[in-house]
Amino acid sequence: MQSKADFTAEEIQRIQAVTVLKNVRKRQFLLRVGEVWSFNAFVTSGCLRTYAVDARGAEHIITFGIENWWVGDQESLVPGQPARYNIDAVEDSTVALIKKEEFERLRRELPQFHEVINTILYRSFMAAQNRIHAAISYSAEEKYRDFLQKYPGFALRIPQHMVASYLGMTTETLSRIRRCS
Amino acid sequence: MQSKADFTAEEIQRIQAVTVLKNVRKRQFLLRVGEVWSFNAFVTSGCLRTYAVDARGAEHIITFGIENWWVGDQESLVPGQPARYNIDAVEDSTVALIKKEEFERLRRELPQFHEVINTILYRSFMAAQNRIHAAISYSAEEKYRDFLQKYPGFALRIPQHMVASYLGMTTETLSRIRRCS
DNA sequence: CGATTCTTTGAAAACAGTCAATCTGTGTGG
DNA sequence: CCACACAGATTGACTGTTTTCAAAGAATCG
Repeated sequence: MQSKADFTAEEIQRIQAVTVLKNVRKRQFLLRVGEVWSFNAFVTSGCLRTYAVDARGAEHIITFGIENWWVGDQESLVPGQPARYNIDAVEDSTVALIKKEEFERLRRELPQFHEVINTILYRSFMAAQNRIHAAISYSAEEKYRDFLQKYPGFALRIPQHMVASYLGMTTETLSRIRRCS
Repeated sequence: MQSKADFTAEEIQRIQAVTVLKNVRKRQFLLRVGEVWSFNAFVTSGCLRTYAVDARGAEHIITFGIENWWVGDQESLVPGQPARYNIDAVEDSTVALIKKEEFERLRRELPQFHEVINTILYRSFMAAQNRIHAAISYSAEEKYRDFLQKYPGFALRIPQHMVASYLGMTTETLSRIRRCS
């Protein structure tokens, strides 16, 4: 965060005071469907995924969260609302947790903090919009190429079946696409 | 906007001072691919669509903007960046335009305004995330049912081929889905 | 090593897209 | 007021893509 805006030492102090660092091991859950959750979570290292499991057991990855992005089912931050997605770690990871109320207070009282959050939200929205474009416009092969090009190197970091699940196709289809290229 | 937060008469005055209302007739463009654009646009009545046209001429609708939502290719607000999407009116519409610089100033100087904008951005992001979920998880038929259920009545308001284009399928496929139900 | 987890492959079936034709309703201009 | 053009919706036959199911091969980890 410090790279995004220059906070005073005092401000950093305040932010750190309400932040809890949590290690999440590969395959460990941060949040499960149905649980109630009241934290904002920022990934400081590693990679997590937010995903839904459908009636037939297939996983659908809504987002990956890597360093300097947040993760979380925002809708579950509505008080008392149960989570609609699972979140677990793709790699051993560390997340910074800030309780919803503390987070709101920081947002109100530190304009810089508000700005940084806004920027992240804005970036997230644009990324989501790009992804929608790809999802409704491209064939499986085009989606994969687009993914490689948009996030170079990331495909090497995660298992292939997660790429498939993120792109909305089966592992088998992705495997066949890769063969012919 | 007045319904979202109580502005003072003076604040409303300030907002109105920098707002230009523009009527856009059905099928008329607000923005074309490649143009440079520097406004934030809020729909006050009617309905607009933001869409891409692919190499083969097919349209892909990224978003609809109806009353009280904004429209626009946010990425084109980066200074000098040409728009990647077209925006035109689905019905005769009215949009409220605020120049990017004025908009930023309002955001800085009127906390209430900042809040309202944030809420809209937040809602937009969640809507985008829901749509991603549907796009990567559902079959064509499930997508259509989900759409009907999420936006009841909206399908009656716009031509069917636009629903198809929004959901990422062909008109013919949507037509066949509707027949069997 | 043995046990997972992950990837690849093949053949059949389901699904969605393409192309071309027809049908419908709407609005416009002669 | 009719005729016509036009945008939109539907249908059928066909093609192509993607999924499904089942099995076998790699790779990774304790």
